[in-house]
Amino acid sequence: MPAPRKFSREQLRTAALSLVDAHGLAALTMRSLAAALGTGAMTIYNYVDGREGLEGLLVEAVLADALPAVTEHPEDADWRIETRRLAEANWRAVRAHPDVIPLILTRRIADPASLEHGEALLRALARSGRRGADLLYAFRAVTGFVTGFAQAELAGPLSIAPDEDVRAITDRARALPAERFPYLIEIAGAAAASTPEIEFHAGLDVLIAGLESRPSAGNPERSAGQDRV
Amino acid sequence: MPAPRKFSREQLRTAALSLVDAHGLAALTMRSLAAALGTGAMTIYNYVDGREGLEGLLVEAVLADALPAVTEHPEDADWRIETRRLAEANWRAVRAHPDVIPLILTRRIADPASLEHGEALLRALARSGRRGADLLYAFRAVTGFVTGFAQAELAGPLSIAPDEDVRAITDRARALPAERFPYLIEIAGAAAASTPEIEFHAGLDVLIAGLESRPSAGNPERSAGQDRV
DNA sequence: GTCGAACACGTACGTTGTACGTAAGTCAAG
DNA sequence: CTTGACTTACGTACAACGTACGTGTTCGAC
Repeated sequence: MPAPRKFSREQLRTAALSLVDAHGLAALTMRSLAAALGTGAMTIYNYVDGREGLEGLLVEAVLADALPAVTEHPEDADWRIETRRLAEANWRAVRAHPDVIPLILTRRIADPASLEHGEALLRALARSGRRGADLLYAFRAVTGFVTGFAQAELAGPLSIAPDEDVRAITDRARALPAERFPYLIEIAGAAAASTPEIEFHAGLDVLIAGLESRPSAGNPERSAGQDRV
Repeated sequence: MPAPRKFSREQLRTAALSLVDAHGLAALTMRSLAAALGTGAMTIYNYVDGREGLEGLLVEAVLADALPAVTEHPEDADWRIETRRLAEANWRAVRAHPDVIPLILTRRIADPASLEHGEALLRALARSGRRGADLLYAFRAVTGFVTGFAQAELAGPLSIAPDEDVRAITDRARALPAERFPYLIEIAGAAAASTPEIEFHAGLDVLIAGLESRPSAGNPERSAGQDRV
């Protein structure tokens, strides 16, 4: 009995995402999205629950790529490798659409893809011998680091705006009083010579080393006992 | 030759902050803030560079409390203790005004208080024997975890809305298909029985353990060699 | 053909940030 | 005390936003 729909939610999603990727988050309005689809503004409301719902759709679209490609037997891999794989896939997916990051950071997320990703991460962490509260702590530490790192790249003290150059980091550092902020200036130099990929990898190294050194606050590690790298 | 100002930036700051704390971020508009101050909307523009500047003022106000109280000789303390002290002070300050967190997460921060906090954290981390790139990685790991944890409490999968109860966590978990998300359900139970303070502390434990186990990727630790707790 | 439900979408309203203009206030100079 | 230059206060007005509401259209079912 229904009239056929002119669009699908998929179409809305991709149209909205490409609009944001091309011209920033501010360029996404009900009217602009409708114009991009060649229709009237109020039509959007037939597919999405207002502006809130539209932004939720965007977040889902970005996070849908957070799960790494399934390999043959991912469950057999070392939990450190699997943890790193999941964390990096999540980070990469978020980073692919920088203009959506503010939404990802502020909106409550409970879409299937994110739940799937969380469960996969927990499966990996559980194989380090953790259960219950210890598993929770490990989960919080890893996910906290991933989102926090993405946030830092977007708006942290050493971040660079989309229209800026890498040189902006050292330029800003040079503007600081050298006698008050010697270390900030030092790591600004290191940041300019580094890349986000290296820093993310190194940060994960620290985190995983911490997880290795305290397998479960009492329970010995049970999985294949390859020692610290 | 100027006319005397009716207000100070401090007054704006506190008025805006109390408005947001009381009625949420959406309640802060140019008109509502002006009404709270007993003046016209356009007067605000004499103190602040538009809406953007007003939000920056809010962020500064919250982050101004991020530096822990100065003790007599904080520089003598163990770097682990000092790192934890700074991370917790930052987290506490952010958590004190939950409605401002979305702004803190999305706005680029470069105010003096934050720089001071960053430099203090770097001073602490440097005493673990790190320099240059390794110091940067450690800095990124700690700050990333702190902001990421704050974000997770605001909008993460296990977070609770301001009007919700602790029971909401387990309620949501119970709504999940138990055979697909066993671990998520498990840590939801642990989260309901835990507190953010405990989880933050435990996460920092993991991170600091990781920092201990890899002092500097080559350089031995130089400070007072109290071993792992 | 007729009916009813789902959809498309134009119109209109309240709210927002803010450009602009004007009036009022203050100090330095005469 | 008067004048002039300049800063501040703030009312008005406008563009842009999200969206409630109403109307017209299009389809499947009978």
